[in-house]
Formats: sequence, structure tokens, C-alpha cells
Amino acid sequence: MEKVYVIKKMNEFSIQQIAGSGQTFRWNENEDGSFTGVAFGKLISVREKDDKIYFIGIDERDYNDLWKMYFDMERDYKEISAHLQKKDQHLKKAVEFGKGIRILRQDLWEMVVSFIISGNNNIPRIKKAIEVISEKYGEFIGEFNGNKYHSFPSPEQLSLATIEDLRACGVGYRDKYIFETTKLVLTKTVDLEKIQKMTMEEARIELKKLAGIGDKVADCILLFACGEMSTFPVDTWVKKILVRYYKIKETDTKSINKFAIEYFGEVCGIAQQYLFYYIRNHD
DNA sequence: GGCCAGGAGAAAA
DNA sequence: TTTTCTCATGGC
Repeated sequence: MEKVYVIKKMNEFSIQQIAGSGQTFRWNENEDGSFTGVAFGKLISVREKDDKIYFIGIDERDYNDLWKMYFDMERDYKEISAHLQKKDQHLKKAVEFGKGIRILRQDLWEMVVSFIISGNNNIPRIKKAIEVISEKYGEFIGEFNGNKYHSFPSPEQLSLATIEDLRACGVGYRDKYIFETTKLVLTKTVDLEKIQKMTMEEARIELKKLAGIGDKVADCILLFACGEMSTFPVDTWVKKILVRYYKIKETDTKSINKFAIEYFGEVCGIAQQYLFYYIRNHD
């Protein structure tokens, strides 16, 4: 008998939108419209039906211990989205379109590797590479609807891979970055546990000591693993929507980032997700 | 066949 | 210091 935990459905939660918002690469849609994902070495499925959200494979204790945090359930997205909608008509449309998005609190090490792979890449290929890495170097953790799922490998597990092995996972020229970063993390030259306790500015400096991590990737890691809602990652999609809708004069990434932080404020990271999701589905 | 994808790093200016 | 080139790879 499979464990299930049920809560009331809400407008500010859509597993389809969360899974498709580019912040996570570990969720797959099932034929019945439910989604299955892996996080922190655990398997979960989410199904929204009628007026309820079913978390399949977990019980109330699992929910309180991990998944409530993972889905950022204690943050008031109704209030935040209402606040952001008042900014302007563009953001209002984006929020209405993606109102079920939440910012996931994901594993720091997994985000480090995932967003190293993301550079100059596209989401389907990023997802595929992470899947292969998990199959080869992670652990089998379960099966759902006939699909097998594997945990994302720890630094120790991934350190078994050579540069050539990593290349064979489909990460391209980023193989060396991942290899070098794994060494730096494993030896605690860059200590990920300490990064969790640092201020945002300190954490950014530490993250950028890793290979393949610049400002944009660091922003994504801070936003999607550390809960830093006041970061604003600028990728090619976000740059496009800001230049088009907000008439930015300077088109370099640093200027756009500065403008967005000042304009969207403390929760600019959440605004960024609404905009990213909107532009990717309208153009 | 060039352009693009949740860019970073090295070389050149 | 800032700008330009290169990187692997598949889809279009």
C-alpha cells in the first residue's frame, strides 16, 4: 500500500508549471498528468485532481520533514504575486500565466552541477545529461509507472567519473568544469555546508571559486538551492523579455541584472521565474 | 549551414 | 579594465 499525503488544492501551486519552469531538471510527466520527481535522494509523485493535491509515496512526516521545505510551502505566494502584479502590465500577464510557480529549495550540490551544465545549453539536453549522470553514478531509489529513478550522485560518487566518463554523459565541453568542481567540493576547498550559512555576498564569492560558475550560474544556485529570492539570474530568455518590454538601454547582462534588482525589489527572483516561464511559452 | 540554447574562461584589445 | 572568441552538441 503506497503512502499518500493529501492537501487542499491552491492556485499558487501547479506541479506542471513548477516542473516546466526551468529551475529543476528532475521531474517527468506521467500519462495521467501526474508528475514524478527525485530530490534529496527520494522519490515522489504529485497528482492534482479535483480540489486536492496528492503527494504519492510520502506520508505526513515525510512532508513535514522535507517536502514542505522543498516546495517552499510556508511562503505566501498569493501575497507576493499580488504585490508583483501591481508593478506593470507585463509582469501582471506573466504572473497570471504562471501563478502556480513556486521556487523550489533544492539540493545545493545538485544545483551546482546542474547549472554548470546549463551554460550555453538548452533545457532538454541539460535534463538528459543529468538523467544519465544519475543513472550511472547515483543510486537506484525506486520505480514508478514502469520508470526507474536514480538519486543524483554525491560528490564522492561523482568523483569516480573521469573527464572522459563525464563527456560520455553528454555534458560536452563542460566535462572539465564538473571534474574540477567535484574535486574542489570533495576536498572541501569550497565547503558547501558552510556556504549554506553564509550571507548571499559571501556565498556568491565561494561559489564562483568553482569551475564553470560565473555570476549567472551563481545566481541560479543561490535562488534555487539557498532560497535567496533577491537574486535575478539573467539568461538569454530573460534578457530578451527585459529588452523588449522594459526598454532597457544597456543590453549587457550586468546592467540588466542591476536594473531588475532595483525595479522588482526583494522578491525579484520570483519575478524572474514568472517572466522566464512566460517568455518561454509565448514566442 | 548558420543560429540558438538558463555562459564561462581565456585571449586580445 | 572591457570586449571578443571558443567551447560540445542537437534541433531547427
